[in-house]
Amino acid sequence: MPELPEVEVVRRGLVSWVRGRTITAVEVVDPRSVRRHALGPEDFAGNLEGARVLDVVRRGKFLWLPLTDSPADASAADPSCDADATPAPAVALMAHLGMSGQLLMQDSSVPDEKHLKVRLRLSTADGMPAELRFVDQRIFGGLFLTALIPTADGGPGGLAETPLPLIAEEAAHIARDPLDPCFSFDEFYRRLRTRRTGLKRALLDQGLVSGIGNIYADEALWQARLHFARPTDTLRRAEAARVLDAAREVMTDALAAGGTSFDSLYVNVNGASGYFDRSLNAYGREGQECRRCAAASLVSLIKRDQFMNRSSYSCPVCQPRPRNGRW
DNA sequence: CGGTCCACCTGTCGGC
DNA sequence: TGCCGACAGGTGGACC
Repeated sequence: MPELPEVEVVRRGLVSWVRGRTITAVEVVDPRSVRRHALGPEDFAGNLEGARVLDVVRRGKFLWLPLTDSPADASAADPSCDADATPAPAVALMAHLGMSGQLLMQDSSVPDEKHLKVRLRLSTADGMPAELRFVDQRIFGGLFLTALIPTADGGPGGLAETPLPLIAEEAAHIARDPLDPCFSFDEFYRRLRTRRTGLKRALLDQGLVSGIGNIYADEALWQARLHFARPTDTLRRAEAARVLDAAREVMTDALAAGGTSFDSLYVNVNGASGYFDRSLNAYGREGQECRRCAAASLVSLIKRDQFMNRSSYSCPVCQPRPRNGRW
């Protein structure tokens, strides 16, 4: 379910349950979910046991838990965007949810989920569930240990409560997301103009701007009235700002909607609830009336195209692809 | 080097 | 009923 808002909902939910607790036992139920840990499941488990969780940090759709011995203890870290810190090496438990991953806080008495892949037992804490479970149907996501390294752009940001001057090695290539206070539109636009590709492809490129997936890309394009195949090197500054603002708006709304489902014991990553069904204007609406055109007394139906081997939804009237090749 | 394609997985749904 | 293909919110590495 996870694009930026869903991952951020998970991060926010997780932090109050796991920060400061120690991982006492690790059970890798399906080794495929830790395949990105090159040294194998035993090494993964052995190195986690006894580690204390210091925080939950996000960059784009990547989520990680800095562990004991990380200089992250300096929680009064300056949230500046400058990179001038020289922190010591440290490790983190990295999580990516892929297409279907969930991180759930559960009591030990709760029966194993059908697709339970990894179980982390945590030190006892008053009123808190004993287990952090990684559940994943399609196994595109996973857990692994990674080094925390100094970063060129001032740390994870991404709405983390304590931005660290370190970033997980495996997320170092990920750009900041549009909701990140340190996100630079100027840099985004400069890099966008040098690309020779289609706009949606660029929006989905996590190295250019992070957090946007197939749903929010289509929604942002619809709201900005731009076509998914629009060549990036023809985009005017105002158009780029429009689509970025749209992405920011739709993801902010989704975040607000998702936050309410997260006040219980578990991280409910059921992104299909509430928001999506009601608020989407393009994604998944093939054959239905474009709401904007309908409001203008026009009739047009949302169409679906194959783009990048996945579906793209758009309105042929208000997001036109010009025939003469001029944008 | 940047852009594009495809493998990686399980499950569900609609058509025949 | 069952088989089969299409499709599903992502990513990295192989390939040009």
